[in-house]
Amino acid sequence: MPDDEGWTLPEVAVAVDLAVLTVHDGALQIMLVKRGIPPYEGMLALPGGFLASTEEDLDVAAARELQEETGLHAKDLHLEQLRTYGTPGRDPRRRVITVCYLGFSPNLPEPAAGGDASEAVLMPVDKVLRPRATVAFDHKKIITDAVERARSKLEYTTLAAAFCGPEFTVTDLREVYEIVWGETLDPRNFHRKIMSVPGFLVPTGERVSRQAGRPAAVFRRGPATILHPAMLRSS
Amino acid sequence: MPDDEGWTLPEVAVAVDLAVLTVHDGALQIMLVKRGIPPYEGMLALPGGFLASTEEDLDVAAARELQEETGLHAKDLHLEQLRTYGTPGRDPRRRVITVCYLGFSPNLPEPAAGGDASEAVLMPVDKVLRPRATVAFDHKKIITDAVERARSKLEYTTLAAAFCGPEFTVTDLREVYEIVWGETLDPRNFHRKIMSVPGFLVPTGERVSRQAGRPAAVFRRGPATILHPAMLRSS
DNA sequence: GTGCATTCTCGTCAATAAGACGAATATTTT
DNA sequence: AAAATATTCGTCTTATTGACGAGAATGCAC
Repeated sequence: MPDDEGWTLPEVAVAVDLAVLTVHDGALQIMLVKRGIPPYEGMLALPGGFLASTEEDLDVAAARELQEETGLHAKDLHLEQLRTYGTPGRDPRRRVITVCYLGFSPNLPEPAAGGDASEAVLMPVDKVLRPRATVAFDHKKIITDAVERARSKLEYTTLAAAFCGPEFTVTDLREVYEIVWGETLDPRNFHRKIMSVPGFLVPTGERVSRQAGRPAAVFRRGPATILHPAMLRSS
Repeated sequence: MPDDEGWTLPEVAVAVDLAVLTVHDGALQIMLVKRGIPPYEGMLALPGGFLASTEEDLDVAAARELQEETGLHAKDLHLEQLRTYGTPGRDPRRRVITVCYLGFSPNLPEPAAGGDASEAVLMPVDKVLRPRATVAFDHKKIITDAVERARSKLEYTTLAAAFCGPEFTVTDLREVYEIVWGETLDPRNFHRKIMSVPGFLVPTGERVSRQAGRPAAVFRRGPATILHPAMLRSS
């Protein structure tokens, strides 16, 4: 009854947080920042913060916090809303609801830190999600949700390519799937499946040989966004 | 930089809205309420409202608003978070961000209105989403998202059963799919697919004959929540 | 009742997609 | 030059879907 007499707007702080995932060193990693102030001072947390003003859009706030805390630019990665977390007590200072964003970043834009973001680190999600590990607030739950969303999105969209640089090989893409899903895929069947999706990969005509073996064809992302039929995990 | 000197918490109002869908009269319908106060007075809008207090959880607020504005009880339907809408200017009074919930309701709990909810109506989504139709705020966009999410959820979950009563036939379930997706499905292939998912349907042992024709077996929802492999739309 | 339309259910066959894996190709490494 | 490695193409088998025939079990018209 927001318009009753005697009712006043509850003071709720609105924040945005970012769960930015990337594939690095053969592992799915997440961008975290070391908190410089209480609460949870010194602990690792998702980058994020409160809206800067009454007029700031949520997407803009997310992009701004990303830039401020990690040095990454929103235009260099895929960002989408994950979900909103608002359980009372999740921040000991006051009631906070946080609109959380999920980011897929290619490995390329350098290892994150540097620039403003002196305290940004990349950490394997396996490590962060271990039972003994701790992160600030309810961010462990958020990271769990983010990882599950990412795994699921690879099944029915072409977003795996968002983990790769602008040019990549079929093997690069397969490694993304293998690392994010934590299972190995048959290179031959994967190749066939990916190449059969119209508009997923656009050949550049070039080839690279990364180590030994036959050089791989180089591709760019095509216009396709969904995988139909989906590529399902075995589990 | 929420902890800088001279920075004050932006005053943002937090609301919850509900997009409750149901299958009724052979159409996918959504629960709307007629607004009794400005802005958009007299127009149709999603049920919802501001948090009642600083301590109210989002899920609780959603359940409360649902009850207050439509008479429905949260325990009688499936509710999940849809997404959060917060574009500045979406409410002319002040900055509002609204955490939106998606609901799947069986037809049974009576045709909605009655009780407190004198102004609750059920309306076909086709009608609401027509180009000429108008609803309050950005609710048309929210309804579009809700319908798309619902259509998509039927593909890879067993949530279609949430549109049915506690007991239903395979045909009841098929009609839910047909109405939500807006396409006809082969009864024989649908029957085979549904029955091949372990734990989707649990037979009650009973049979009903709704009109003419062979009586259909009656089922209850089983423990399964996901469809694997998924049942994909043709589009 | 008897015949007929109706609808649920089971079954068949072909088309499509996925899993398993052989093998040719084109490199780097030794 | 030979061996090792990785990419790509192709084959065979198996699982799943799409199209549809047909029997089973009912209500309804007469």
